[in-house]
Amino acid sequence: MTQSDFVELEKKLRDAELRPTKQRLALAQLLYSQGNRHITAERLHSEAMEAGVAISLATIYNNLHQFTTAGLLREVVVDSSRSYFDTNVAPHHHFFHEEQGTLEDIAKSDLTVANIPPLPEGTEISSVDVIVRVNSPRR
Amino acid sequence: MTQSDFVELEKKLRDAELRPTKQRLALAQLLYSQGNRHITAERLHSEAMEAGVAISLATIYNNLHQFTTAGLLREVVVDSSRSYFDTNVAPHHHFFHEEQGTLEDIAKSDLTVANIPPLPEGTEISSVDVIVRVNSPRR
DNA sequence: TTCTTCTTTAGAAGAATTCTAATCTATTGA
DNA sequence: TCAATAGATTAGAATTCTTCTAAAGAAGAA
Repeated sequence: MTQSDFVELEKKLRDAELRPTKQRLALAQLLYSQGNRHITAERLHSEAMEAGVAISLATIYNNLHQFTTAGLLREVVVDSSRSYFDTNVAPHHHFFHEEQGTLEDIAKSDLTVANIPPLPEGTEISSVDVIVRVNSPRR
Repeated sequence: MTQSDFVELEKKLRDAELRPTKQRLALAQLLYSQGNRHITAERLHSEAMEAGVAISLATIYNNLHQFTTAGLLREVVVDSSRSYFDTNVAPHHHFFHEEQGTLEDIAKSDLTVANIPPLPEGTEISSVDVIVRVNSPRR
């Protein structure tokens, strides 16, 4: 991690009112230093271990949620057995590879959702999520 | 359950190559005798109990999956901590009330999804799921 | 510093789901 | 009708993912 990366990530955390602890900086680096990512808690934990930073699983979960609440991450619900966190927090949609359990972004501008019917009485939209589930047919 | 209901449900199970056992008939009745439903395993278990039919939770899960594989149910993924099963197996979308954890159908014809980008190489669409998450703002 | 608040952690606990292997039931066909 | 057998159900254990607990450690303010 270069000096400027460090400063940038530290600012990102401070702006979100999260103390830039060793663990948070390590996680922020894994999450934000390689383009948009979609990652599970377990996977992030492994990556931290591999990177030589010992972080407990509880801390991974704590921080994934804190990052999400702070708007630094967004949770994507595609699999009822596991949570995925997306580093792209702008509104957008996803391809989900059913066999591999991997996600790919679909830019909001690339896909149109129109004619949403009248909302149920007394409600407002929190988000509109489109998941295009794909698989690789065996031939 | 009237005689004709029974015959109808039994046929539904037989057509799916599932033996019409006491438990399956009871579940089928709870699921299909009151319009479209969105239900969790726990909830279906409670309803069976209340209806006076003792069915183990393992059987509930076994059957929800078998029904799903047979095309009699469809699983809807909206909450990473729980699975919902939908008795409406035609393609359609959903409103999800975040506070209540309840689902409401949106007919496929009522909502338009257009301009899906080119699929990832070598894949084909399994389904396109739109979830409109709504909540009731406190005023 | 030093006090306060926030953070991390190991391990226990919890919740949803799946597994196991024993028992039971439906179906088949002699 | 009645085995034989393939399939279904079950209690409870086990698994998996996630959250909680409460104690120890680190960061920020004065």
